Amino acid sequence: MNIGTAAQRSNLPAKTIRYYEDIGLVRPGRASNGYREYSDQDVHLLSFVQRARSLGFSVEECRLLLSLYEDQKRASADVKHLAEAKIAEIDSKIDQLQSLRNTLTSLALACRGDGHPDCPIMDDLGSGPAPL
Amino acid sequence: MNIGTAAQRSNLPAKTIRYYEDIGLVRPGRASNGYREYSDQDVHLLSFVQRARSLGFSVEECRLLLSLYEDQKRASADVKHLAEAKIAEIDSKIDQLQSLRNTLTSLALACRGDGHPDCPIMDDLGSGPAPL
DNA sequence: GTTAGGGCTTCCAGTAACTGGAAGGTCAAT
DNA sequence: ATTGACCTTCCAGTTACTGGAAGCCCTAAC
Repeated sequence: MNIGTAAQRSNLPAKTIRYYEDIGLVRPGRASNGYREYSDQDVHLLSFVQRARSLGFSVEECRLLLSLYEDQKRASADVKHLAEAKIAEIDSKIDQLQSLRNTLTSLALACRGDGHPDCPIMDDLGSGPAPL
Repeated sequence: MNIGTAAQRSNLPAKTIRYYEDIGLVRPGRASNGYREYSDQDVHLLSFVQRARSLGFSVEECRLLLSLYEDQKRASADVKHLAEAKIAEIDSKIDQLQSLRNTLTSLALACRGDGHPDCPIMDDLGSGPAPL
């Protein structure tokens, strides 16, 4: 498929997809007319990157995550360690998101715009779980 | 406290904290010698931004989130809508993280480095929940 | 068959959010 | 008084896009 379709399916702008090719993250084939040709597999990879990027993983971390799939010949111990390290990071992020969610929920419920200057929620703001 | 202490407590580099002042995100006071002076409240705000940024919220989104605290005189409906919209985004991010976690867990368990070219986990890669 | 439209290409410049380094002032301790 | 760690500003560089120009490709309508 062409880049436009891949963009729709992966929920990434075409510009970004071209950029990912430039930096060697997801490399499509080329049709005879010079157009980029994306396979379903490529779209899977792009969607995966889209998700990981929107969750705060850097492009280099995405490259690492993709390597788990693309370099399947690695020793399984390596793969396992990489995956487990990333899972731990993800768990931490989930914790942080839940803490952030609680903060916002309390705010929505407790601070009803009465202009009270010492909103008690402020006290919890910085006390989330240990950062990454 | 000075910027170094604020940096340690908020888990942000001093450089980044200065940058946040430049763009008017968190504005410290100044001591007579010209040093920035951070209050506990400032550190709360910085920690909050650190968390939100590491979870994929943009600086402008952080500015919006901070405004929920700093502009307490807003109509409560506004605050509520903003907070609820952000909570929905957070829920979506949590779903995506859990999906990512499942993918990685399956990978660690199922793909033991046997070099099999059609790892079935690939099929699930792009099928996460609807993105933001 | 040619012309209008949208989609594709490359390239170059700009933005967002930092990040590093130079040049120099401040402060607490030796 | 001087060493060293901290702070200041300023300017340049990096990451990860993002917008726009100039031009090729392809389908579909006239």
